[in-house]
Amino acid sequence: MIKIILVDDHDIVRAGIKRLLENQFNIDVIGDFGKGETAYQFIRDNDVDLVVMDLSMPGKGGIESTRQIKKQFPKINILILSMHDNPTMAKKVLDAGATGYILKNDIADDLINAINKVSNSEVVFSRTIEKSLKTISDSILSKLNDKELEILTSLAKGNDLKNIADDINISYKTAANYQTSIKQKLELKTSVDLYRVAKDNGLVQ
Amino acid sequence: MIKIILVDDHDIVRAGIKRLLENQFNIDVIGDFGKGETAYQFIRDNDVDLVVMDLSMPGKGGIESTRQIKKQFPKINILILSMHDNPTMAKKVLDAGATGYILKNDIADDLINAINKVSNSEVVFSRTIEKSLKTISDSILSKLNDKELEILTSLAKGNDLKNIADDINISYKTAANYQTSIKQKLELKTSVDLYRVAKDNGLVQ
DNA sequence: TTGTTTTCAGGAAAAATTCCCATCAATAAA
DNA sequence: TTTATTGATGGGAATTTTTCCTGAAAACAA
Repeated sequence: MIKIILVDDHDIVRAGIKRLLENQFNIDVIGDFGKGETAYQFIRDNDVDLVVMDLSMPGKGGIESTRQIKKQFPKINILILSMHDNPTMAKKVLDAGATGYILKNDIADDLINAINKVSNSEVVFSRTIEKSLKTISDSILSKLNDKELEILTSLAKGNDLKNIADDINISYKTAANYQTSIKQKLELKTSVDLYRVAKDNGLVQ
Repeated sequence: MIKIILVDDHDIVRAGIKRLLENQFNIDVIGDFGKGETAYQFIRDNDVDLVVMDLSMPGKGGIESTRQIKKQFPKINILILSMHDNPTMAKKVLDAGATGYILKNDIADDLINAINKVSNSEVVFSRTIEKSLKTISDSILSKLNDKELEILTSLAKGNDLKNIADDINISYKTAANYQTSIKQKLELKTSVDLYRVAKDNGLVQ
């Protein structure tokens, strides 16, 4: 019997997961919580095999909670349920110690399947995530050289190419060329994508 | 007896709502669907009192679906369930014809309460939304018209002008002109600034 | 030394953006 | 009803930005 707790700030989602799992003979949902902190307290006092956790929660989010739980209770496996198909997040989640990452719009069977696998410490990802994870490999930023990294950071801060070129003493043309090569190396299209990558990889904010 | 259908692309959420409603004697969930189009077909062929609909769905989103349903079946009341506490969206939802807008992390009682009220055509909002709706009038975004708001949101999501223009059926030139006017009205320069503003005002994430 | 890689930048073409203006439709005012 | 007025749309043309290609100079390695 896999003893599970649910951590998700949405009542509806918790109720939904419970319903989906209620006729699984080998799964027992022994608790559900609206935030990481209360879940953590429960874990300290009870025997829990697996935590199904939402990624984005108010207060301490899913990643931070995962890190905390794994640090104190390495044997507990954690399955992250996310709204969004975000490979960068998936990577962070893995680094924080989660064993699986699936999407809320994966169907019920996938959830049950994921729970069974994760409870055996098998790594599980949504198919869509798995696909995009390949392109992310390590930190994608390792593809960039120092100048490119510097320019990406500055762009993400909202500076425009002219000022950046002045700041680091290269010509505008060179700066523009670097911007192009950043986009190419990272396979990005828009400036917003640049910002997202910079943010997801901790270059800004 | 209130005959309800659910429209939400997440299996888990639909299951959750069903569970929360299953012991309400006056509520009957007579169908649930993953997207607006199939829900619409069901509505045409069946007697439906109330639609509980997710705001963000792939394909035709909650707003467009709301507009369509209200146009053909004005008597059906629509309750929007949203992930995010976004007053701008709430406003658009009302304009599209929805009668209520509550958040997925509102507790079960609120959902049931909202369903009962909305089925009597009473307008219902989450308390948090209601609060922020007051402040929206002086949000800088009020300087933008609907199209501009739509385009800003889409830009901030990383879409490029060509796709946006296609999506909302205007020419590329018009979309570009809107982008320019957004920047002017909001006194912004770079795309990153656009993203920042969109994010700060709850249009994305 | 000689070849190779890296950094920087210009030219030219392509694409995106801006600014200005025209059209059409809806609306308000006379 | 007729006439302004306003708002949404998108084209034209100039400008700016971006891309792609190329080459020079510097740094580095063999």
